[in-house]
Amino acid sequence: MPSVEKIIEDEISSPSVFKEKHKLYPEYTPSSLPHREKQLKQLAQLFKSFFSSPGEEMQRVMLVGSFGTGKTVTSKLFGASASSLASRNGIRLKYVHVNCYKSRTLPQIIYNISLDLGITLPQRGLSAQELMRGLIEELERRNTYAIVALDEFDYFALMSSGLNSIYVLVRAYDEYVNKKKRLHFIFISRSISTLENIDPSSSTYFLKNIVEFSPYTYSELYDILKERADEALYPGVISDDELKYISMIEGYDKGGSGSARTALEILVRAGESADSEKRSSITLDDIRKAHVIVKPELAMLQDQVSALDRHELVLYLSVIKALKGSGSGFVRIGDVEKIYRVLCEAYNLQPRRHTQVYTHILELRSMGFIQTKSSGKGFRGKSTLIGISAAPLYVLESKVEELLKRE
DNA sequence: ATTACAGCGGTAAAGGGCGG
DNA sequence: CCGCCCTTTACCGCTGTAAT
Repeated sequence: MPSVEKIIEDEISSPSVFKEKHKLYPEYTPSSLPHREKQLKQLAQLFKSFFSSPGEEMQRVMLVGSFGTGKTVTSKLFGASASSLASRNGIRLKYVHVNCYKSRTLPQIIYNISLDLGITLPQRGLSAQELMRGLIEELERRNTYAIVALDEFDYFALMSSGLNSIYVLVRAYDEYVNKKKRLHFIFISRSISTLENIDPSSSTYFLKNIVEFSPYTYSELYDILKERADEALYPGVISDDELKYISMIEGYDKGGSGSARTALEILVRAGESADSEKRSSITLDDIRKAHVIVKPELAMLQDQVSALDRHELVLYLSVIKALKGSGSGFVRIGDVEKIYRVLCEAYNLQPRRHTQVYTHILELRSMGFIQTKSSGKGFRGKSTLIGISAAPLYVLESKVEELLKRE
């Protein structure tokens, strides 16, 4: 029986197929972006007037495309290049990326923008308009411009008062008519239809400058995977045929989701599978195994789940457990709350009371984690029934528990 | 110090729909 | 049609910050 230390040591020092694993993670921003030249060009064109006459007008651009089509990464890369280009021209331009899942209210968003810009605004006590005024004046004082990307924008727009709030952002300069327009916006959204549904009249306001991101095809995915695999894996770990196989699985023209995110995750899991069996290369079986685990819907949830705080995670876990226990497709909100109380104890949390539980449930719903419907016959009184359609419960459960353990 | 005001979370009353 | 029971919401108190 080897010592614990020995076991851990062996595991850590065992060889890996990964040279730089992090380069396969969704949050990694690669230096080049295959098959997104058109979108970058469009973005550049829309911001052209900024470079010729900064501050003259406020730019508003909307990036639209389904999950894993490179919206976020394109935006970040554009922002980075734009600001370095600007600084070469003697303009101070900063790029700020805000995730609307994490910053759910307007004041939070403004606060986070200013935080990223190195501006300290109070978190409390000030209204959104006042925060906005503070931000604008500070930009003015520093002679700085900013491109603000609002990621997962459809979620923000869906929230009650979301659309009204947007005007606070976008019309902020109405009261500074002769000041330079220092704030510019990139809205990132999964689809335009959600925005159109909310408020058709004001949607035209956002839908003027649209850059579309189409799902990746088989050959496009191959190019992306090839490039990333070269950076992240040791040479010879994976063959072209195997990369093509993954591309085939996910390629939009081959009936896949067209998501680079999912394709990359399959690559990561396949690599992990090879590692765990101490093989120095990835086999087709590794990929098949990985494919079973990595479902597009799950990969989509992955980054959203990480935006949840502990209480929301525990509550989500409660929903999962309640559903597992009931065996039926739906459970009542009250049952979920009971389980939530128990789970809080297990995770050493002071349980939130009913109001908070309720609002968190609403939030989980608007983020798409759960679905709700009103109870019909067979229930006494009115009750909200909660269901999860995203993925198999046991997979979700292990994923959420893993996240909770990470503290 | 005092006022004013926003977020957060809780309490309790109001609302809503079905069984009896 | 009543009463029940869970959901939903109105409102309150507490805390933290800026302006006065």
